[in-house]
Amino acid sequence: MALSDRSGLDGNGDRPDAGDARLPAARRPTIEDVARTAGVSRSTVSRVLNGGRHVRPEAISRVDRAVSVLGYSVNQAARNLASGRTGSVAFVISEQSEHLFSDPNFGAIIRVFSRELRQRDQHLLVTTAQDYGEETFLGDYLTAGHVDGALFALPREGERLLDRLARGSVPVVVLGRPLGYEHQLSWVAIDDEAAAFEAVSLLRDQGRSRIGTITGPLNTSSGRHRLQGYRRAVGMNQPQDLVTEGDWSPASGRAGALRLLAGDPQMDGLFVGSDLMAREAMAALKESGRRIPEDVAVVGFDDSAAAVQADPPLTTIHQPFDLSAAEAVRILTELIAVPGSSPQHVIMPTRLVRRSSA
Amino acid sequence: MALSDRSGLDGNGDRPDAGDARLPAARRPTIEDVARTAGVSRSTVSRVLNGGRHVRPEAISRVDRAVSVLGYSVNQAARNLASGRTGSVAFVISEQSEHLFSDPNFGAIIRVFSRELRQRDQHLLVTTAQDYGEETFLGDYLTAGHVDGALFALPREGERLLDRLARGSVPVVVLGRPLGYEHQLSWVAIDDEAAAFEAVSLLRDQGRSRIGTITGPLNTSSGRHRLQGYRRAVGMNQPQDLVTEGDWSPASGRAGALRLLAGDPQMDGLFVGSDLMAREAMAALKESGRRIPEDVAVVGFDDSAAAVQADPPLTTIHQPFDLSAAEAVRILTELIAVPGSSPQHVIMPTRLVRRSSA
DNA sequence: GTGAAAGCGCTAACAG
DNA sequence: CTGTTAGCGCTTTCAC
Repeated sequence: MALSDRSGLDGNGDRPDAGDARLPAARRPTIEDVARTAGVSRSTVSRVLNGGRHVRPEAISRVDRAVSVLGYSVNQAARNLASGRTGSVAFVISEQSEHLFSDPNFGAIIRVFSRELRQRDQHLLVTTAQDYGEETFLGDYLTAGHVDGALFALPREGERLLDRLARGSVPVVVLGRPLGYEHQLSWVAIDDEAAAFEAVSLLRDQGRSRIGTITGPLNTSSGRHRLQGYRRAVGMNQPQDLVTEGDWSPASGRAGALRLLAGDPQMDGLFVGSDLMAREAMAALKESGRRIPEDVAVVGFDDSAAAVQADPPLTTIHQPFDLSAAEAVRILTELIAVPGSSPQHVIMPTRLVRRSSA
Repeated sequence: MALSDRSGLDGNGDRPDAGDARLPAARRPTIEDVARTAGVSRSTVSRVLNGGRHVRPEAISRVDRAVSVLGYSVNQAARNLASGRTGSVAFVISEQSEHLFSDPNFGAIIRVFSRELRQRDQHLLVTTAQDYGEETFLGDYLTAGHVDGALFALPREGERLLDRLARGSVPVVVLGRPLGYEHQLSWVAIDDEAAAFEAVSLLRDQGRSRIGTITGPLNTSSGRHRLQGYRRAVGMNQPQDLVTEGDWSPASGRAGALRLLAGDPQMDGLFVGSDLMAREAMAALKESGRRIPEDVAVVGFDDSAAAVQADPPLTTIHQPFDLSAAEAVRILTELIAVPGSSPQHVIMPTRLVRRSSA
């Protein structure tokens, strides 16, 4: 129904050509209208609309003028139909990546995706699957040619949809390292292992000798690789194993700190897999009578807003989520443009940000 | 790689039908293919695809079979072009509503929008505007017929985009009360004033006589109306004004509590505009030596995850964000279907959830 | 109930 | 550099 009532009043919607005096009331101008008022052909208008290559400057400006006079705006559907592209990219949120909704970085990611895509005249379609059935449906949808490509963020191991996409034919770029699909898919990530190593080394350099860690979920590359970096940095000479797994949630940070403290009351250093967990871990530490950084020095990860607000302000690893997201879009655009291209992998730089907690 | 290599190896992926020997390699099956293999006309297939009205049952099943055999899936662009609808709805995030990205309810909202829309065969297009220029651009975009309708969440007063949409012709539904546009736009909200009244009444009924409040931003309807409910409940006989404005952020909850305490060390009750602020406010209260609820009873708002995790667990007002979002989509669908329809306003129910903080 | 036919508005060869 | 000419795949009258 929507647009159909345009032709309601005077019984007409289209009036193919010129000559005609009174034009139908409210009809969205078409490329034809622009062509007519600019005095050129449809093709020329189309060329201008698509970059203006191979068009005389004067023609370009005439078209531009006509466009603004008429308030013309391209009809996506028509363009898509004719060009064979859909003009949109899916942001895939699978059943298993539902945790994204509570991830503090989600906002930043979606914001950057949206912005970058618009600059390339692409739309961001958010697709969610809330159970297995929907996930199958979503898989069909994505591979059925409804979108030009897909963006996947912060996957966990064994992501079913990823498996499907890896085999499929839709260009996909993953933000974060897709465990198990590193070779088949494109991704942009950071060197978690090295960053964690740097963080823990700071603690060691300060003379801390009983350094614990609260990891992220070990079914994510971030969780796993940061733990590896920690292990490499503490080496073999720790009195005991001071590792406990968290799930990114603040609550798990608190619980983890308590567990670690119970295991070794002498713990004097702590590396936490995310700022959010670190903040609660610090709260637990303080409640247990530890001064920070005097008794226990703490380093977080992400350099999120929580790091600055924390008490004391948190020393952490800065991670360029916005740049990474932009890079992911850049790669996806390339994959879409050049069908044959092979997967691209990009490692973004991180850096240690010193504040007062260590 | 993408779509092109389907024709790579043996040159085929789908095999539209019998009869014809070698068909063009990899081509998405069209409605025409379905018609041929089902032995009916395109029109009939189209009818089946769109609900199957006025089609003989047998024809329906033949078409269905052909569809699944061929793995047919409708080409949105073609459908949109022919039908005049776009098949997508925008989730508008204006420059001024960027706060959404850090709103803990954002995830829930987007998730429900996406799910409900899909059930109606509509897509969720996320549109963001990060500065004034982009906002103008977005306004043009939305009113240019690129989407069938728009969803707006948790607006603040003076939202420029809302102003534009209110005048425009695109169906719009707002989640939350759009201050200043209550009459022109459709919205679904809760009765903030009544809910706040109920919360504060609980405090009064417990004998608290010096009840303070940390409000949400007063340029939002939630902030403002909850304050009104608070005022009505405390009445005229409070010793002094115990009101301070927060901005939904945890930090502002802490700061607010401290300000209130400084103004009246005897404060024995506190109503906070959101759970997140309430949690930090409680932390500040405890650090200032108050026991909760003995010395100060606290009530929050939202019934978010933070309420349960808080220490002590927070008594709060439950707000059905998911149902509201679903309702918003329902209304939007209606507005899209019936162009002329006038704005709809829905108030969703809330309820007080008692835990230990009051 | 069903088919034929006419577009929807645009892009993309292909001539010139 | 520019115009002509075919469609892209689907919905939708309009007859039958």
